[in-house]
Amino acid sequence: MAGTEVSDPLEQFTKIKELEMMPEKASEEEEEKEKDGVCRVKEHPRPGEMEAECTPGALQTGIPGGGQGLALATTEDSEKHVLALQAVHLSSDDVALQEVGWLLPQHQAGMQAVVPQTGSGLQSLLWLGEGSQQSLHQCVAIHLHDEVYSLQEVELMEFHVLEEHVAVAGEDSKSAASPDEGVGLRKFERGQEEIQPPAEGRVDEKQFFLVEARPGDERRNEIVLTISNLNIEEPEDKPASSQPHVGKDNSAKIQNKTQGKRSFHCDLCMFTSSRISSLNRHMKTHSTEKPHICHLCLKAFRTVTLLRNHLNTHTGTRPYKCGDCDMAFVTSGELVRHRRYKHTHEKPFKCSMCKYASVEASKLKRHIRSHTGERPFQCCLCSYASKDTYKLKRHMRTHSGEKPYECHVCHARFTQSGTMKIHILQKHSENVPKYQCPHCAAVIARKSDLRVHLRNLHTYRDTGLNCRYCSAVFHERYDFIQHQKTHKNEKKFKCEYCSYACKQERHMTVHIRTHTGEKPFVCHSCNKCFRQKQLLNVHVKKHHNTNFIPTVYECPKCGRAFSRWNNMQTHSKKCNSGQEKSTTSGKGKRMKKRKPAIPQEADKRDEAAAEEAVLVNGERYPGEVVPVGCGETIVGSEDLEEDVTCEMILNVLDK
DNA sequence: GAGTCTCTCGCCCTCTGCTGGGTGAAC
DNA sequence: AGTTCACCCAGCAGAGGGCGAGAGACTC
Repeated sequence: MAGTEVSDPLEQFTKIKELEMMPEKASEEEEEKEKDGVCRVKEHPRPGEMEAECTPGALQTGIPGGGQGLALATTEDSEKHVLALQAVHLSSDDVALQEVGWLLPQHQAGMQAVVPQTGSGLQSLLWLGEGSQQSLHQCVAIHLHDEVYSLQEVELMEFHVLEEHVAVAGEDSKSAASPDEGVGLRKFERGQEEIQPPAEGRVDEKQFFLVEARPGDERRNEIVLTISNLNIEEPEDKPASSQPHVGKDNSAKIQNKTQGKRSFHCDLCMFTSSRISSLNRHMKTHSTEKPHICHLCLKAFRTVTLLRNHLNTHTGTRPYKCGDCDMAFVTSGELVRHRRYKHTHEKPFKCSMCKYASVEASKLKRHIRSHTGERPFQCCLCSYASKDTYKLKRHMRTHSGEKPYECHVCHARFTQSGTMKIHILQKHSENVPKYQCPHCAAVIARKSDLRVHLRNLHTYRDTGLNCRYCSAVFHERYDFIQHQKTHKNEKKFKCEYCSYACKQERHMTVHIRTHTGEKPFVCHSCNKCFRQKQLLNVHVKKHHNTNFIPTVYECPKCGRAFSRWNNMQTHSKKCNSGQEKSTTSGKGKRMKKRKPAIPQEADKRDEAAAEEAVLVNGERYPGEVVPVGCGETIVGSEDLEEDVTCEMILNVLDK
C-alpha cells in the first residue's frame, strides 16, 4: 500500500516524518511483487515528504487541446510522473481503442502516451513506448470520464487495470516468454519492440485514481492532468531518502524534449521549467542555506519574505484584516481562505461521489479517503492505520498512556480534549444537559446513551416477547417490562381446594400438600415424615445431630430464654416497662405453647413438627431452650404472603 | 530581485458516535 | 446472595473545520 508510514516503536510520534520502511514490510512487498508478476513502481520519499502524502505515483500530464491524439513523454520523481504530450493522428481503427478504457499504470521515463480526443471531450489516454510512431494497438489506455476536463476539479475515478502480456526487451524478455510468468504489467523500457495490444489483456482489478485537471499553458491551450494512483508503491531500487545535495552546476539538466523546446530540469526533483531563472530560484529550495536571520529569536530563513512573515509573528503585524470579523492575517491568501471558511462559504472542491465540498483541495483528498478506505498512516505498534496524521498521533496515546488534558477542577486527566470537556460538563457544571427519551420518562445524561436506551428498550423486535404470566406478546422491550410490572403484586396462583392464593408457584405446591396430606420428606433415622424439607432439616438437626449446640438469648431481667436475639430484645423492653407479664415464673417451667400463625390445617398436621422445631427433645431446659432456626426458607403458610424462614416459625412459637 | 498570489502541507481543534467497564437498583 | 439490566462514564476513532507556514509561480 502506497504511503504506508511506519514509525520506529522507540520513537515518539513526532519523529514519524523521519520514518523508513520496515524490513519486513519491504520484504512483504517484494514477495507480493514476485507473486503477482507485477513490476510495481516504488518510491522512497525524502524525510518529511511522506507524511500526509496520499498520492504517490501521480501522473502529471500536459494535454494540449485539439482534435487529434497526443503523444507524451514521461519523466518521474518520487511523487509525480510528468508526461509531455505530443500530437498523434488517430486513424478510424484507433478510435475504437478509445472505448477499451483500460489503464496500464506502469510507466517509466521515456514512455510515451497518447491522448485521443474525440467528440465532446477526451475519453482515453493511451500510453506508448518511446518512439511513438508505432501502432496504437501497441498501447494501453486510460478511460477517462468527461467530467475530468472541467478545470479546477478533482475527481476520484475508478479504473479497470489491465494485466498484459508484455514482451520486454533485455532482461525482461525471458519472463515475457513464459505466459505464466509474463502475465501482469511490465515496466516499459526504452526501445521496447513489442507490446501486446490491450484487447489481449484481461481485467485484473479496479483501482481508484485521483484525477485533477487544471489549466496548463494557455498559449498552447494546455490542460494539465494530475492522476494520482492511490495504490502504486514505491520503487525499491530508488535510493532511500537522503538529504538533497545541492550542486551549483550538475544539479540541473537542460533537456531538449519532443517538441524541440528547451526545458530546464532539476536533477534532484521533478521540477522542470522553461526559464533558467526559475530553475535557479528553484535550486535554492534544495539548499540548506538560510542567510536571513531573525534578530529576535535567531531563527534562520531562506528568503527575505519568509523572514518578514516570521517577524510579523513577533510583532503581531497582520496587515490583512477581515472586513466581516476581527480576524487578521499575515498574507492575503490566508485572509481569502478565512473568508471562504467563515463568511462566503465558497467551496470550490467538490466530491464527485457525494455532496461534500471543501474550501481546500487537501480537505477533499482527505475526504476521498473515506470513500476509498485508504489508510496510509500505519501504527507501528498495532494493526491500526489512520487516514490522516492527526488520528495516528492521537491513537499513539493509547500506547504511550499519555493524557495531555487535565480537568482544572478535579485534575482528572484525559486522552482527548473532547472527553475532558464532557467530563467537566457532566461533573462540574450546574446546568447539565439532559436528554429526554421521546418514548418514556427516562432522562439520560448523554445523547449517545440515549441512543443505547432507544436501541435496547424502544426498538421493534420481530420476535415478540411473551409474558410469563399471561398470553400478552410485546415487540418492544420497554412495553414488555412495563407489562410485567402489572403482574408484580398479583396472586396469580390460586388453590383449587380452598381460597388460598399466592404469588409463587412453589408456595402453592407446598400448600396443596396440606390438602393431599402428602409428606414427601422422610427422616432416615426415625422415619418421621414432613411436608417441607426445611422442617425435616430442623428435625434432623435437633434430634439426630449430636454436635448441635443451641444458642440461647436470655432476658437479663427475668431470665426468659429466646432462640432469637430480636425476640429477646422485644421481650426485654416490655419486661423493663412492666408490660410483659413473666411467663417464666420459675426456671424449668415449660413455656406455654402457643399456636403458630400458620394455616389451621397445617397446624393440625404439623403441630408435632412445629413442636419438634421448638423444643429440644421435647423439653425446654431451664433458662434456655433454643431450637435455632436453620435459616432455610419454609413456604406454604396460608396466612403469610412472604416466604417464611425457619426462624420465623420459631419466632412465632417463641411468642 | 522583491513582492504578491496561489497552492499545499501539517497541525490542532471540535463534534460526533460507538464501545465496554463500573455501579446501583430491581428482581 | 446472585443475576440482570439500565445508566454513568471514560476511552477511542471518524469526519471535518480552521489556520499557520512553506514553496512555487507570477508580476513588476
